[in-house]
Amino acid sequence: MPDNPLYFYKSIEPLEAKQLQKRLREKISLEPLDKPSQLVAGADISFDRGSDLMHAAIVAVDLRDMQPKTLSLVSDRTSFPYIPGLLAFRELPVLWKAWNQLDANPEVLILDGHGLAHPRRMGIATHFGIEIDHPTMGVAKNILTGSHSTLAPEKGASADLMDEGEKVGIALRSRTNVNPVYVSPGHKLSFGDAYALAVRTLTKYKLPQTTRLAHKWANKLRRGEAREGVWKVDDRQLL
DNA sequence: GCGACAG
DNA sequence: ATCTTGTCGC
Repeated sequence: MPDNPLYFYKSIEPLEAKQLQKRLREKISLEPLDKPSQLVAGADISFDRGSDLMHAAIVAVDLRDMQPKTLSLVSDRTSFPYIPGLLAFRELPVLWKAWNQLDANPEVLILDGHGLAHPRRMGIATHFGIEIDHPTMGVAKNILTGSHSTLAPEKGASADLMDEGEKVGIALRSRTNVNPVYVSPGHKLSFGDAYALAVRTLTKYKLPQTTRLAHKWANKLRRGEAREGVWKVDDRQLL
């Protein structure tokens, strides 16, 4: 796919990648969302163990009923290794394809990983948001950088995730007695927007509905139980 | 120098 | 991320 503007990420060197992050950092916007969201999308990627094949899924969910409406599935190869802090260079090319073929316009895209909660404030959610010039946020299962105070064990408990004296995200107990998730703004939305959307997309599980469904479809694609392409969904059977 | 380190 | 079944605990 030579028309993919992010294709060069696959062959960039780690040192240049780091410098690009420092330059892109200037473009970050934390302006609050202007339109209240109704349609929100979740993105996730599944990998084949011993290969460079990855499978991406972006699922648009209607906040009114929390049900999936449409999804985009794409498989592609990567040649950039996983390096903490440089995750975007490995996953953005395939995500770009999936995003551009999605036949819906979700107000916000929630990515699996960090946004601002990154050593250079350029986690995959922020990076992708700048590339597509669209509101994004990150929800990660583990901390990459920073720390926070102890959280109460009940669902809803939260604390600021701090790094070098600045707030970079929010640790959120998304379910009682379960390790927290880490929420951070990606681009074009505020900390408040990110937090509110993370809470709104929670159901009875640890991860937001958007992320759960994207994860499920990315795995189906990898196992050959679903095909690449864009699909209208009506799948309350896989909730 | 040593350990930490999204997916 | 992925390899993998049952099992302990709220």
